[in-house]
Amino acid sequence: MTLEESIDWAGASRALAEWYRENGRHLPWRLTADPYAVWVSETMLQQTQVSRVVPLYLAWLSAFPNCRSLAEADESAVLSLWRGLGYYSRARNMLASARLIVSAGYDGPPNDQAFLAGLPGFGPYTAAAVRALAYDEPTAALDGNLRRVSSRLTDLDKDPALSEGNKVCQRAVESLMKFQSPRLLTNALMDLGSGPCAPRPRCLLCPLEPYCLARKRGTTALRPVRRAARPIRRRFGAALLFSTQTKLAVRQRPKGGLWSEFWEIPWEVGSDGEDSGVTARRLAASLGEESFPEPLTPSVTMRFTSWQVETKLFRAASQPTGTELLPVDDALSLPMPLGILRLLREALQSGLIR
DNA sequence: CATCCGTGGTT
DNA sequence: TAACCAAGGAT
Repeated sequence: MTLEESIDWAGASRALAEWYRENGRHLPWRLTADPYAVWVSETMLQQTQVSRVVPLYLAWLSAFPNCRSLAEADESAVLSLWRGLGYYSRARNMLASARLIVSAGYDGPPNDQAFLAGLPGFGPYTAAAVRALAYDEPTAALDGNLRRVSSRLTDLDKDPALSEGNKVCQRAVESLMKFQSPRLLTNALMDLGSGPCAPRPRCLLCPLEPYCLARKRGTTALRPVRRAARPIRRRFGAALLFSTQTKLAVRQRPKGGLWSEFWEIPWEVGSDGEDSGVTARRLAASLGEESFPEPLTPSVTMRFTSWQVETKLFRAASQPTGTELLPVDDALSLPMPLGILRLLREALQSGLIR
């Protein structure tokens, strides 16, 4: 029996639509089908939780209400509105794509798969999400939620992120879309994936429970299949504080890599197992310091996807090579890694600056 | 295909 | 609390 025959897609689709009308979340980006607003929300939501996006989405739409206003913005203004969301290339790509969209004579991302696929920041997911949510096209926007829901619904025994499993998920969602609005179903599947079909499932609340093959076979906990996570690497790091009465020594990070072209106080991650004091001394020496940096109290843990760094703050006796002195307030308003910013705020509160 | 790219919430 | 999770994209 093929996948298409093994599930009552019409029934499942109807149950999902009815459930969504009663239980769907009321989110600000669902008040409009404006392709630009859909694009903004979908980009912000990449690997980022809804609760974190809501206020920043509203602030962004207020500052850049349409594609043209974004296209005319400065990168610094864009990055400032992105502060706290991480993955800053998303913001830079949005600015670049807005300019391409306006140059092509559109006032927002068009319903044109080939054009969208050529825009920076538009991968398979975002392009499909704009088409399904803004234009109601029967296109499967496969994110983590839809992959998880599809994996369980079809009892998929392969990783849904890899090519073969991805195709099965795509067919499942397209099967549902034969019977209900793609826009409604996409939103409904998202809400299912963050509620009843969250990583820890609550099948008794799920409208697809009567249709779910994993539920039928008792394999829900095994779905979706995923490969083992890599261990988290742990390191120590050191940051150098040098300040005068009202100014702070900062430098700009190189282009490319982590926090491309962001500003920081001199900061370095130690090698495996290295104490932060050793790192601080090496960093200071490499920047022309003759005396040992003085250890201070503030420290932060910066966590990334597959590694984390506990960074401690040290005071340098003279201005490190390669830094410039900026008024403290100006320095703190530059695009800066949030971990460094937290370190500096702690230093301000403890009176270490000024 | 694996890895990098941020940050904070949840369990 | 350490591990995992969250509406991915670029390389």
